[in-house]
Amino acid sequence: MEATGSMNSFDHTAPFEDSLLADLTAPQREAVLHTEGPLLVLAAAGSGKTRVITRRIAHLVHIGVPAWSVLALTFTNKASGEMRHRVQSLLGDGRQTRGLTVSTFHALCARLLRKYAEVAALPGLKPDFAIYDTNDQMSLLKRVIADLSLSTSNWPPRSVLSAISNAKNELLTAEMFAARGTDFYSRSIAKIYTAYERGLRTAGAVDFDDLLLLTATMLERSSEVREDCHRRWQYLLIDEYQDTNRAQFKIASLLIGMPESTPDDGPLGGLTRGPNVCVVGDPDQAIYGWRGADISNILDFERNYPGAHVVTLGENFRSTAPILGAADALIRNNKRRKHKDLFTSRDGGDKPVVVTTRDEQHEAALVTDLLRKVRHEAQEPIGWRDMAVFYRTNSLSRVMEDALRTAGIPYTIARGTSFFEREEVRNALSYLRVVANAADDVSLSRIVNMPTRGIGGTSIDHVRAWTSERGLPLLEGMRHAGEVPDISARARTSMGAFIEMVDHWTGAGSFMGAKVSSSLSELVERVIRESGLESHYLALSKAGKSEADLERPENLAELVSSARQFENEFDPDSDPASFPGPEAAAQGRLAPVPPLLAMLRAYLESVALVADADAVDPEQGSVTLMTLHAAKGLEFKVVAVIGLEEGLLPHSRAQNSDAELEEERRLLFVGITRAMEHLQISSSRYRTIRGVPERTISSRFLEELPREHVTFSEQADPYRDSDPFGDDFGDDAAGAARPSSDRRFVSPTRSASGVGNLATGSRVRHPQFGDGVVVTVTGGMGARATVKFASVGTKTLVLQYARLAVLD
DNA sequence: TAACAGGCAGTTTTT
DNA sequence: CTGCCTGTTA
Repeated sequence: MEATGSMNSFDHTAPFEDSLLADLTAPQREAVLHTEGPLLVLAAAGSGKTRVITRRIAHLVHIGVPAWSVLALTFTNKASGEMRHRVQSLLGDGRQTRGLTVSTFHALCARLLRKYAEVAALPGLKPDFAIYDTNDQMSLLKRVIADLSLSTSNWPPRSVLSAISNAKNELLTAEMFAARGTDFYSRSIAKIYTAYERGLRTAGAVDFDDLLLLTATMLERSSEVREDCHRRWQYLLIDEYQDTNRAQFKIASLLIGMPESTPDDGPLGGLTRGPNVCVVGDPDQAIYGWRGADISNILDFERNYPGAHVVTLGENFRSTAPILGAADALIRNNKRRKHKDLFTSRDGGDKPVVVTTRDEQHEAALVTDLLRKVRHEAQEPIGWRDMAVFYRTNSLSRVMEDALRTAGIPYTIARGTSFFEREEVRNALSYLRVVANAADDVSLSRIVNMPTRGIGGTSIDHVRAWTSERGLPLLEGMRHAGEVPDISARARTSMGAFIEMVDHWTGAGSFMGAKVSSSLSELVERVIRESGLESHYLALSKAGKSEADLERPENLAELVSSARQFENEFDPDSDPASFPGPEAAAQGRLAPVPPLLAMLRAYLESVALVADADAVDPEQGSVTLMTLHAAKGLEFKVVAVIGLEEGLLPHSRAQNSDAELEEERRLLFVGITRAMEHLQISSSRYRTIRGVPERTISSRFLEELPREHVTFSEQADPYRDSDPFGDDFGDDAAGAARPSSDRRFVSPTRSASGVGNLATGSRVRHPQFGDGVVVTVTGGMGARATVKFASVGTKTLVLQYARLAVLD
């Protein structure tokens, strides 16, 4: 109503426009109507963000902006799917949305790279690259580390991978990384990084991070590509901007035509108004810093885009006042943020409750009590589907599951093992990847002896030695098994049979001829059957050892039908590589590809870029259990957050810096703001961690919740609370950054070798490592301590064996 | 080559 | 208490 002031830049008052704006608040409207120049929308939790974004796109199209010149980027397929869907339903499914690009960052990058790889001449990158996921990355990395004769215990693939990933997110190529590191550690990482890159390229593959890094590089180097993109996209919109990393920032800058800029240059050149870039996000919900997301991108938006308009959406349409009050009070403890006044018109409502329980069983019981109570007592009955339990780590789900099961409450766990991650599905896909790309050594290694066919590790090692000398793919080596030395006759025969099988599928690489499958689904089916996977998993499921085994044959069948579905919906015209825009450069430069192979590649790409097939939507009547990370973007009438203890939330691995600590706080903030009506937060006095019951310290975040909005309830037995018997409970789960007044001691009866009073913060001396400070202690049998030594860094020691002397 | 036992480490995970 | 990796044995 009052928003007319900001509406005067144009004078559309058609009925359609009215309906686009009618039910919006003034700030929401402002965000929708600000179309030209940079715009930052700070969208608080539950403030109607998606609505604003979709209306804004619809509005752009309505005032005459061609849909094909609008590019909307999201992080998840779910978000892009929803956005596309909602825009379409606003505009009708007609021509209006033709060419509108709504995509994830990664999918966009994949399409740009495929289209322009040859134009931009990126070294070693072929347009038909495969996309490696974390699993593939790990396999490759292990190989690389072994090839460099480094040990995987000194160089754990997981941490090396995260170092490489961080580097890529920061736009550091292997060469740059090598150039800047001088110490032993980073020089070694650089070596591994370089070899890893070489491995990827020779396998004709890129990893997820490469999609971003290579796209940024390509856009930077090739003015041709850049200009193509500029001609195509005039309006850029980025969702969840607080989660962008440096590479994504760079890509956005280059796409939108910030002249020759890098993030460091700050202000852009002589543009009068600045680019039409709209970013939407909430710094208070930035929870992916550990994955390279850089909260500075959103905090510094106004500095990077001078003249940016800022709209704050602070009104919350989700939660009751006390819940919002608790969330607000908590998040105010963060320093690095942009404050937003959070408010709601939903007055009244129950206060959130903070309970302290005896142990995790007790905690779980109180959660089930809450769920049952709320279900029956509410004036409007609340269904199980409107309830959720959140926790910091997946390991906390187990006790909760037990309690729900015994209470007879239906639940579903939203967890990572999605369809395409299952072992049997991954194996089938690896076969298909070998079919699509004979150079894919990682996929080949995975399945060459799966099911076992007498081609063991040593034989493969011999072939690998032979091929790496000649720069050939592994599969080529197997083809020439006769020339490879030291291979047993049996293995040689098996390899011959394997090659014959693959050639059968690919028509010896031609993908044509009578013996080749006529359709994708037929190919998938054949591969599963003829590879022996089908009978292998059938036998396994007959044996009926585990629950998972029973499902595997079904999952393989499911894969076939997913291929069939893809095939039916596949529309070559909407192929990512074709632009409906006004340009046609670079089109038709690629060599013609057999249709089946093209289809297979498109299918494999879609599979690689779609992580969770079983999306996290609250299903038919069951309570949802999930991590706090997974909860982002969802809402439930009833929410319980469990495990509010030092070491758990904030997590013990996230207490090294204020930045990490603030992210932990945001995690709780996200959890709280999911709740619409009822919220219970709990901590437990004792918790069994890895089989050892441990005394806990309640989370510092609980003290930050305001008494006026929150009810505190002590449910732990008072007499057990004081723990006068010196029961054999070990030390706390946490400790690290806790003030020294909160030190907890390992009980003397449990500690070995005379380190009875070892506490976090103690200074100790080790016969070999010298002096150090105790960072964490775990009690019980085989008690361990993490000690930070001045000379050799942090080590975890088993107290029984490490002859530690306490210094003070 | 393949099955098995023992040792060791152990957040979160949009693509 | 788990799951994963390594090294051993049949």
